[in-house]
Amino acid sequence: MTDDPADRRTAVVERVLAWYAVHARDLPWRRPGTSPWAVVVSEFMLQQTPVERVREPWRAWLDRWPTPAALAAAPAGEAVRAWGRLGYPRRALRLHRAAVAITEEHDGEVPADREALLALPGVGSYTAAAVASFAFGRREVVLDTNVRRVLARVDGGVAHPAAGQTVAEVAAAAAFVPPEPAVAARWAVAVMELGALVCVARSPRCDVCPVQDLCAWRAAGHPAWDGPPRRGQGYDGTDRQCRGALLAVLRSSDEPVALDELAQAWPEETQRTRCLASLVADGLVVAPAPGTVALPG
DNA sequence: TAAGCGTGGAT
DNA sequence: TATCCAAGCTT
Repeated sequence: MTDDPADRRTAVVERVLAWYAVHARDLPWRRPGTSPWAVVVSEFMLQQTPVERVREPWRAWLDRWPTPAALAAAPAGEAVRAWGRLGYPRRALRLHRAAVAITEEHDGEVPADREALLALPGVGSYTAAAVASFAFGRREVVLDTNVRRVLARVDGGVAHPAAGQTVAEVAAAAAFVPPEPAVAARWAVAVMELGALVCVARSPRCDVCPVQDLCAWRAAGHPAWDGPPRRGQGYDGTDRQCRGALLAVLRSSDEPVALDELAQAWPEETQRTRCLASLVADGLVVAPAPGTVALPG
C-alpha cells in the first residue's frame, strides 16, 4: 500500500463499497422504485431517530400520503398526530410545510437540485445532499453523524468528530467522493452504513471492519477522545418532557382539550404554561376556543 | 455558535 | 441506575 493520501482514499472507497455489497441492510426506502417523496419522508423521520423505530411509521405514512400533494391537502395537525412517538414533532410540521412548498412551487415533484431541496422547510445540509444522492443519484458530499465518525477515525485518527462541522471537514469528506455520480451515491450510502453497523460510537467492531488496516485511529492505538466533554442531553423535568406530555394528550384526542385536562398531564403550572405557549408559537398547537387547545386544523 | 428540541433502546 | 446515543434543523 502506498502512502499517497489519494491512493489511500481510493482504497478506502473500494473496500467500503465491497463491504456494502455484502452487508447492506434491506431497508424499505432503499429498494428500487422508491419514490423521491418516500426518500424525503424517510430522511425526515431518520433525523435523530433510530432506523428500527422508523420502519413502520414510514410505511403507514406513505400508505396514507403517497405524494407531496396528498400530505399538503391534509390538515397539519393530522401530520403531527400521525407522527406519533417518533420524537421532535416539529419535524412533522416541517414535513407538512415541505409538502406544501413542493406542491405549490415545484409542481408536486420533489426537486432533484441540492439548492432547491435546501430551501424546503426542515431540509438542511445533510438532508438536501442525502435526497439528491439517494433519490436522484447525484454526486454529493453526504455528511451525517455516521460518516463524520468514520472519517474522523479512518482519516483523522481520532475517536469522535468535533462538535461543529467545519469547512475543512467538508473538504476532507469531499476528497473521498468518487467522480462518477452513480458510484458517489453508492459510496454515500455505503460509508453511512459502515458507521451505523461497524464503526459505531460506543463499541466499534474494528475486528470486522473492512478498512481496519487503513484506519489512522486504529494505527494510533485507538486513543481515547481527548476533546471537550460530550455532554448528555438530560430529560427528566425539562421543557422537552413537558411539551411531549402535553402534545401526547392532544394526539390522543379527536376533539379540543380543556386546559384542566392538560394540568393532569403536567401539574407544575409555570412550566406547563410556558411550554404550552412555546407549542403554540411553534404552530404545533392552536386554541380554537377560550380554555381549550387542539392540534392545528 | 451553542442551545433547544422527543423518545426509547443499549450498556 | 445513569448515561449515552440515534440518517439534524433552526434560531
